[in-house]
Amino acid sequence: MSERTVEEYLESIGALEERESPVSTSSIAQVLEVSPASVSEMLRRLLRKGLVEYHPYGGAALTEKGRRRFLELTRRHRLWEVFLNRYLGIGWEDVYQPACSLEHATSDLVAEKLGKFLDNPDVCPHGSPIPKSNLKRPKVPGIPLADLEAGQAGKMVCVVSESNSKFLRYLTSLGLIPGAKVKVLEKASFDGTLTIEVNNSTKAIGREAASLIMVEPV
Amino acid sequence: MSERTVEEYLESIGALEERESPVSTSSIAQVLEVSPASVSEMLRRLLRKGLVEYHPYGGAALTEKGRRRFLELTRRHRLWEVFLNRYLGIGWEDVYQPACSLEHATSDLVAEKLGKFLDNPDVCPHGSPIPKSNLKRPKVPGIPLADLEAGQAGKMVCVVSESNSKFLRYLTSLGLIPGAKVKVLEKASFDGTLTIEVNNSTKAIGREAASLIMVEPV
DNA sequence: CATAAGAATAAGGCTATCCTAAACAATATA
DNA sequence: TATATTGTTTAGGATAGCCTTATTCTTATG
Repeated sequence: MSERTVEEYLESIGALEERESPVSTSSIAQVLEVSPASVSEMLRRLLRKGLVEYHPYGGAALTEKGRRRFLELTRRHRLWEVFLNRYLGIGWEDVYQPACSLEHATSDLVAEKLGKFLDNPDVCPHGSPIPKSNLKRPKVPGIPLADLEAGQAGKMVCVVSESNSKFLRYLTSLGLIPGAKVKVLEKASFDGTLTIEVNNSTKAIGREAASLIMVEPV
Repeated sequence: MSERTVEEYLESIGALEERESPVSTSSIAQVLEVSPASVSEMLRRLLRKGLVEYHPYGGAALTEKGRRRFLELTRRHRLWEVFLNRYLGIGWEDVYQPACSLEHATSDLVAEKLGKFLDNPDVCPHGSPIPKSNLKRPKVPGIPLADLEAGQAGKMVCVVSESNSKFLRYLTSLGLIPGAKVKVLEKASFDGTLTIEVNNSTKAIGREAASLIMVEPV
């Protein structure tokens, strides 16, 4: 069983657990772009390896062992994102894919040294928390921008769709990057589209997009 | 066909071509630690892909296309070695393996930015030349230490067995690192064992080992 | 030049991962 | 509650890459 493949399954499951628990076969299939049948098969393998709990028709959940692997992978992924962004000058829109490849090629030693070199940062360029070597799942801070009411303001913390570089480029064009101050001027009653103020200019952003942006209310 | 596997074959063939041309099935099998039969099979696949020339029973040689891929991989490998050594503080004995993994996970963009970040170095921590983006195979400079005569001195340029960390540790203990000045005091007529002077102290080194160390005669 | 030794390939098999199509389970609806 | 819809698993099959064993080719030697 290729280590790489296993890791990709663990990552999907771990990420999906934030929203759905246990995680359904079809969600995993969609994220990994494989057939549901392949996922069923793989879940049985991961079960045998003690990485997930799994009951046919009952979805999957990471075991302690699986979760540990997942967090370590997330840590490596985000450390590489920091490196790519901070030292190689690659934009936050484009660091996800390369980090995805690099994380699977990172030994314990390199992960540790890389962490030290970067001064063990707390967040990746998208603002998402970087798990510590101590294995606790960090919680995604803040609430969705879409949940602010008209008149409320907040500070952007992170974005939770870091793999979508088109989306990130769009956010950049709006000035919506981690740390940015944003105020909701209006919410459309029809579909929730937001009128916001960023950098002293007024912009519009759809409900869908706004629900992927986490802010700290001010 | 996994990209990774293809790349590993190309690398073995490219490296072996320095000493043997065309490259025999069994040499590749030995380097990759797979059976000769598997190599035969793979060579047919690489042939179809236009990456090697290959005639059954006649060995293999990289095509222009194959050579380009090989040089690019070598470049990435050695750039990562420089990074691991210079920025993460990993010793030259230990940079080979991690670089081996990372090189296959490196996109064109990352390779280019990494090169710039490192200031496009000319050599890796083992002293081996780093191919330029312009695709010419760099010549390994110098001659084997084992070829110096008694009384001759030289400056160490590089080592050509960079994957053997035990060997590298041994060289470190002798003070034999790239740039070191070394003088041959005596060569045993029996088996060529050398008595050398490095850093004002006298050491012994076997013929085999000494043939892997390249020096520039002074 | 015949043959033995060594190298390479062919034949046949194994496993991991994926697929499609068909069967089956769970859920929502009438 | 019966049934339609949706989601999941099973069955059967493909391919990549590896293996072992048996055969074939090349080459070196008597």
